[in-house]
Amino acid sequence: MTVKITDVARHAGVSPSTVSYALSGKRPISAETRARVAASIRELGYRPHAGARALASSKSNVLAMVVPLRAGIHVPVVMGFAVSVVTSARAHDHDVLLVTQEEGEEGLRRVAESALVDALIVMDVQLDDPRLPLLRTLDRPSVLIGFPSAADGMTCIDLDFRAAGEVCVDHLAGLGHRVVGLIGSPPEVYVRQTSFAQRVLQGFTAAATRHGMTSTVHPCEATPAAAREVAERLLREHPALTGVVVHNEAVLDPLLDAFEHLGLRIPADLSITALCPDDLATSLRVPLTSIAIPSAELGEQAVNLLMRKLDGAPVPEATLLPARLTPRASTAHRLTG
Amino acid sequence: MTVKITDVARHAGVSPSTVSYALSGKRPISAETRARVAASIRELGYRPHAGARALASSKSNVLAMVVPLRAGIHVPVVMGFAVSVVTSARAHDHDVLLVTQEEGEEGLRRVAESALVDALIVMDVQLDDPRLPLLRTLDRPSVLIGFPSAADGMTCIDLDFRAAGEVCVDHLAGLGHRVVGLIGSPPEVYVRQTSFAQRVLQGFTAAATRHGMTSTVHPCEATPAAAREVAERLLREHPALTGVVVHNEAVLDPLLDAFEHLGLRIPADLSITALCPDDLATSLRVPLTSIAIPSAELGEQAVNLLMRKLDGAPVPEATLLPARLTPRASTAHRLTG
DNA sequence: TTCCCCCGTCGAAGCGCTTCGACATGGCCC
DNA sequence: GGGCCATGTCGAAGCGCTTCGACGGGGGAA
Repeated sequence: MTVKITDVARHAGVSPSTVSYALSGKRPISAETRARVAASIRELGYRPHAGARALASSKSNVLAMVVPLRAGIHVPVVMGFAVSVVTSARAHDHDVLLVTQEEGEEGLRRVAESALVDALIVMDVQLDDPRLPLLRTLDRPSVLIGFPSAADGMTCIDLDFRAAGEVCVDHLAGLGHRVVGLIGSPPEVYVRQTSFAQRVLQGFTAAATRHGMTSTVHPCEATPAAAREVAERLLREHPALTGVVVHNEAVLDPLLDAFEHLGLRIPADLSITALCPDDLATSLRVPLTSIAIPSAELGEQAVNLLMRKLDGAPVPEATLLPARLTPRASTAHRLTG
Repeated sequence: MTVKITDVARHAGVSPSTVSYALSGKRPISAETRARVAASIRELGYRPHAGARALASSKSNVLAMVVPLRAGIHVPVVMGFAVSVVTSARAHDHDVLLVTQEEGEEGLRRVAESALVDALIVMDVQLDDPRLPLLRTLDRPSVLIGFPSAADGMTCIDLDFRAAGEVCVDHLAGLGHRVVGLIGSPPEVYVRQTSFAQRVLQGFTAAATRHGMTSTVHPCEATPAAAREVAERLLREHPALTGVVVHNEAVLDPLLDAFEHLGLRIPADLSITALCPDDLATSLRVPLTSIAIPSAELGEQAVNLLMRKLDGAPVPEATLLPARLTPRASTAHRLTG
């Protein structure tokens, strides 16, 4: 059959425990022995049996990642995050098990209690998420992507969406704009109380109020048709509008299109800032001033937090990645007069 | 600590092996005993330890799924497929481990040889895929999404992309069109020899030849700018063009936009058929005549094939899902004269 | 009635690894 | 020079489950 640790031990002329220690480094092993063991491993093509390891050590070296598949979330962002989680986990010698949101709390319970995974990463957290109480009772560490309303005792990380909303408005205010609109996520995202959407909204509104600006908010379905409609309505209802913040990756191009059709030049007549991945912002007809959604960094940091928790180290309860605005060609000073 | 099988056995007044058999059904257990065991399990909240199970049975009940993260693949399709794989796997009491393409052959070898997974699903297969020889040597079953050039001994499944290309052209031919164009995937996809792109192209060309049509082919980057440029060039170089097949989900809306700008009405002046997910086809300004990319069905069938292989049952080497064209508003008879 | 076989259950032997205590060796300190 | 500690290695005991062989009892066939 396949080669096991006793085969390696025999081949290297040491005991199985020595091989194990040489592999894990949990006890000092002489350089010489270590080299001999390494050679035997290579020669025999030895690969520790994951199940045996998990059983003996009560560590599976597997992380669970719960991915959302619901309406209104931007798929590439999720995918980017997922890939970054897997890559980071691998850097820590861990693998990643994919769990769908659909499986709900039972899915989390299953993979955690069967010791299939050592820890969990949960995305798309809602303000009042039903999985929270469960996660508290599981004795496995977890990290949430997003902030629920009662996050005490949980470890949460996310882009600082509130700041993102503010920074966009600040930027527009600095350019002299006085009437601004927020084109947001699809309505169901707000209804669901997914926290990131709410927080952008709060930041947007707060900053607009602070600057004494006139502001308006429009959720928008993730279809080109909806985008055109929202653009039209926005301008009809607010003819003085000169600045727009878009928090909806899926409709950026259709929106630019629609504004163009409506006779507006960007940025001459209308300034636009967006919350979206950088590669999207730079691939449109007008390079957009934007705040990047750092899914890669988010995934990496989430994994780092989890590893620290697995090591028993203390971690901050809340981690907010700073909202960094990159000025591009879609924003300009308001034409006065 | 956590409750284990001996606890359940004691509580139910049976031996551990009886509990195991009651759970697995591998030996007959009286209905009465089974009920008693079930009650004890529920009462104690017992959950078998995955590692122990894997060690004892040499089955982990985990599938590996290799997802591509490369340029030119349409992310929502991959995501839909992934979700469907996880869901189907769960229906067969299996979990799914996410492996990135980036890890390459070593990743496959690792999860397979460490017995972390029982079987593998590999997406984005190239014509001459370096992972093939490896997969042949691994003693774990696998299913490929896509067809390599030498697929003997492998189990492959995919949409019948060649037929898809043909069906689109047949449809246009039936409507009287004589000059047709294919707007394809980004150039790197062809360079990489990803098989699906090639096969669409073959089908397209073969059908056009068969119908005696004039045809032209243009790869297209997945950006709105590229879409506009391709649309322009297409019409400039082939003024008589009246039918277009688009195999590039990312640029559908920009293309419609570009054709409109160029003064073409769809379908009056130009008929368009697409290969894309149904929800995309129906959410654009003009509902597109399209061939759906059935990622959900693909995922489900891939898992079914894998399960059959794990059971030692024979499976077909090649499975082609039929290309079904749904006529919508983007195609019409060519205006003659 | 006797033999056999099948049904339902048990006990014990692993699966391949980690980890703990023990032990041998060789400085180093006093 | 004897005691100690640090270093390097070994042996054995599990980790929690599955599975194989065995066994008792009851029913059908002869």
